[in-house]
Amino acid sequence: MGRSLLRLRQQGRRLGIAVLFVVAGAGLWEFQERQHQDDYTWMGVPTWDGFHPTTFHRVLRNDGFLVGWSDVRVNPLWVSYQLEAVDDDTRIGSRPNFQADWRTLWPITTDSYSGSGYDRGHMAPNYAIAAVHGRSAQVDTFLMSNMSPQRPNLNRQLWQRLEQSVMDHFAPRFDRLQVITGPIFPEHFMDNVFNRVGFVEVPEAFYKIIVAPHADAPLALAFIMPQDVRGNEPLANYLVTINEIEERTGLNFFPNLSPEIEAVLEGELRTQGWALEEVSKRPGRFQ
DNA sequence: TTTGATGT
Repeated sequence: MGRSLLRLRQQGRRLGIAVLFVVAGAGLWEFQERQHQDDYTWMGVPTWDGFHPTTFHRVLRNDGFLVGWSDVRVNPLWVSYQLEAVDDDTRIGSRPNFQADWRTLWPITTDSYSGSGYDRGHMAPNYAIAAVHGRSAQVDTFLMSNMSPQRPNLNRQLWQRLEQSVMDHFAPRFDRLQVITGPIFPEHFMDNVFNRVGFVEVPEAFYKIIVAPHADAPLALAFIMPQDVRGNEPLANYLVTINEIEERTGLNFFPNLSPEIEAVLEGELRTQGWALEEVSKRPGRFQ
């Protein structure tokens, strides 16, 4: 009787130590994952308030960028990456092939979009990521988890012009840029729930937030561009505040910002410092 | 087709 009690106590102690290791290990992993994500993203990765199935997501780590993946929308709700001007882009290789991403769990294959009338629209862009972060990062931008259905006129013209302006015009003006971009869906989930390319829900618009992260006086430009565009519109037509994007996505961008700086950066539409007018009407490459 | 993607 006494011996079995002793053995039980020993087993209990071993179990306790094992649990301690698991908890400590999980905590360490969580801490390092957070650390890694924060290293990638100025002022914290996007968060959401409360429990909403449509904003719930998990973070996929790639070379050069992070993806906030939603298994409900079957879309990247956001991608986040940093850019800087580069001297030499001649080392960039040819366009890699699109490839399925098993981490999404959903079977999104490279031909899921075929015949749908929608392009496989990059969220983290091929050119900028390749130029700044190298070949393996470029390959990652062709994962299907980085795609969202875009109308050709948007993807190949208006959106392309915006991405080209980010890399060729905005990046050289600042040391570093933080970019967050992603889709916007109709307000009521059920209205759009069957509007899909394969399993992938079709957005009604896309946003892009570009921040020049100076410590005390960061600058930001933000855009919302709808699917239905001709493609040759001035970029400036689509300027919005970050608050508007937060309202339409349900996400909270840059959660680590102090309330005072956040109020100005996210609530006010300020274009000083970006010289947007120099590129707003610049034609695209592919028209 | 050198910053976009499709379909032949």
